[in-house]
Amino acid sequence: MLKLSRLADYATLLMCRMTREPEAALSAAQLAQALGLPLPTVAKLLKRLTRAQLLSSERGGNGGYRLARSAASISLVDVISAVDGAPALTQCVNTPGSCAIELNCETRGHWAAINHAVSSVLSGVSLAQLGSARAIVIKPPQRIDQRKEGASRR
Amino acid sequence: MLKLSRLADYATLLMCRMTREPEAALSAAQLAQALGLPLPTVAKLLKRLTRAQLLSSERGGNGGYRLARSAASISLVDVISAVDGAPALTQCVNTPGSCAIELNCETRGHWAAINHAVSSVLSGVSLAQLGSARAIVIKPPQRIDQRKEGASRR
DNA sequence: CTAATATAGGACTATATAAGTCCTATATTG
DNA sequence: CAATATAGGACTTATATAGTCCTATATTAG
Repeated sequence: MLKLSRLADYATLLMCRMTREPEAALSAAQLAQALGLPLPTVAKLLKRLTRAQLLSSERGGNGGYRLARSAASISLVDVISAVDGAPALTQCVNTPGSCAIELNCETRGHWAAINHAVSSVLSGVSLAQLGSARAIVIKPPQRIDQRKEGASRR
Repeated sequence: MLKLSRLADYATLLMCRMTREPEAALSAAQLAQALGLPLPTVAKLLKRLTRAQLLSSERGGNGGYRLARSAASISLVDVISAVDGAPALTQCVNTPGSCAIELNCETRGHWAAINHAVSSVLSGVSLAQLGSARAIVIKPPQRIDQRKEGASRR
């Protein structure tokens, strides 16, 4: 169905929430409370996001997490990758050798391009946009063209 | 990780293989054999693809499956949707009411646009392209822009 | 210096979803 | 009418994901 993992989904909510208070050090408990999500899960996500350097953390009393850089410079693909690893529509994109028919697969070469196009869409959306009330508008024909053989449908 | 389901992956291989003999009625057994995939799984996929009207089928001796229309007019999103349902990065895109915080979620309105952009990429790739040796070229900046027009959500 | 608080990292368990298999019914061909 | 092939759905199994918990470490306040 091509969906985000639940954790990745939560992570975007978490990051969006933090975008609203970029200066404050928010604890895992505060965030779990604010979003109505289970604390252990939120804590796990915050650790992964910190590890990926999207958040910075401080220990001890008054400690917590905050955005490591501006919300405009953090994209959806950053968040998703931090939580679940980089998008890979097919195994062969990031893990060569994982498919039995890889060697004589006609389609293999194309998947890298397709995967890249999908990632591009997600890297084009920043936390700042996601948290804004303004509509995100897709630059129209979001096309993948085949050289030479025009035959693009539509 | 944002990956295709294994079945969707198999389905693209299956469809690609059929693209090479669009006229022939290929049986489930023949296709399973040709691709080195388990027969029951291939049979299941063929049934779903037929149900979605991407393939036409004939029963009885000399029966089998063939593309219901030209390979150029069948896109990846068609195949994926037939097997797994339409792409829905977040639950709320296709199944409103499934998220507890839906009502006051800031990001909800944006996901429909993002989902649409991703789907567009996949609908821009046809079976004909996927089976061709020619490179699929992504039209460069695959961007999502923020425009100042009124918030469409809410 | 000690107690309290908070994150870091990883191991472990449970669960939901996907994948795979199988059974029965129906249609077509020779 | 026998053989072959798809149609549909129920069922089982496997796997990946999600969730939980434990121990270690760092920081702050008193």
